[in-house]
Amino acid sequence: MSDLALSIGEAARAAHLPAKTIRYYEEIGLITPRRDANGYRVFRTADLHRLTFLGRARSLGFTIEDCRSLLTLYADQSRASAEVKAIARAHLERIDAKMAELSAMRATLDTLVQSCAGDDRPDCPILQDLAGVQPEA
Amino acid sequence: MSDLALSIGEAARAAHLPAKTIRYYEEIGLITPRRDANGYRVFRTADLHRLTFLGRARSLGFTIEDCRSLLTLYADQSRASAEVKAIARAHLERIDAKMAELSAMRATLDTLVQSCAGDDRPDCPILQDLAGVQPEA
DNA sequence: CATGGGCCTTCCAGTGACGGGAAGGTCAAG
DNA sequence: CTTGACCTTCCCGTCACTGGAAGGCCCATG
Repeated sequence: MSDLALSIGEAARAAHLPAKTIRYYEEIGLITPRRDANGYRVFRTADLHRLTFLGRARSLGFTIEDCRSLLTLYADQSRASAEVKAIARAHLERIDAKMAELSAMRATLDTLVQSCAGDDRPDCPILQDLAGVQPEA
Repeated sequence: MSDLALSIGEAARAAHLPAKTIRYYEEIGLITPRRDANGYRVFRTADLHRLTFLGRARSLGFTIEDCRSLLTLYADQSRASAEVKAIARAHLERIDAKMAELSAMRATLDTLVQSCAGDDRPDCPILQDLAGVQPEA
């Protein structure tokens, strides 16, 4: 049952997060490390778990508010996995929507790039498209 | 050679952009509509062209700074299409990078969602993964 | 002539998720 | 005693807007 007691710098290295980010997470209430007599933050085992949890969730693209909900569920032994799954599925849908949007942009942009000579002449189908000129049939 | 003279509300409807956005574009120097005697903005044909250009470029995901460069090239009759193409290609690469990132997130997340029962029991592989628990071989 | 409604104006603040940097406190080593 | 590496708080900047407050302009109606 030994418990760690790390400074923010040590916690940052352990959790692979910038110290700035950790302070921010505390500010918005995602973690609440203790304080030492000198005012320094003290991170214990449970804090480290939450930090690595946050790092992983954020790297999967969950929003901070998602993370807040997920951490609550994580700490709640009587949670229903359905709640977690619902958050994850909603996030999956956001990702799919974003990918569809990017995919559409990519297609248009790729066509335009292909059609542009890219030399020192001024004629440019890209600018024409942006300006609203209809490409000739 | 007739020239329009639209109010910001009319310009907004014509360019399919919120009036707020148009004011913002003026603030950051992307457009410079004239002013009427009463201080109201007056949008003429060339302003409308720039606004629709901006709307289209933004919808393709170009940043505001890209748009600034593109507008400059658009107005420069002696531009080289290579410059336009370079901006577009760089943007394409940003899109590809973003899509790759999303794709990786999506794959992980999809696996996790698939593996979660999503019922009223607390066991949840999603939370376990976020917490850093290695899935059993 | 007063009033109401629909425009328009500027200015300020907030968004998400931090990052940069200033000004200053703490602590161990040399 | 000083140096340097930490730590603290605080405030501003990012990006591309969006919302809202407070007030001016103009036309139509009563």
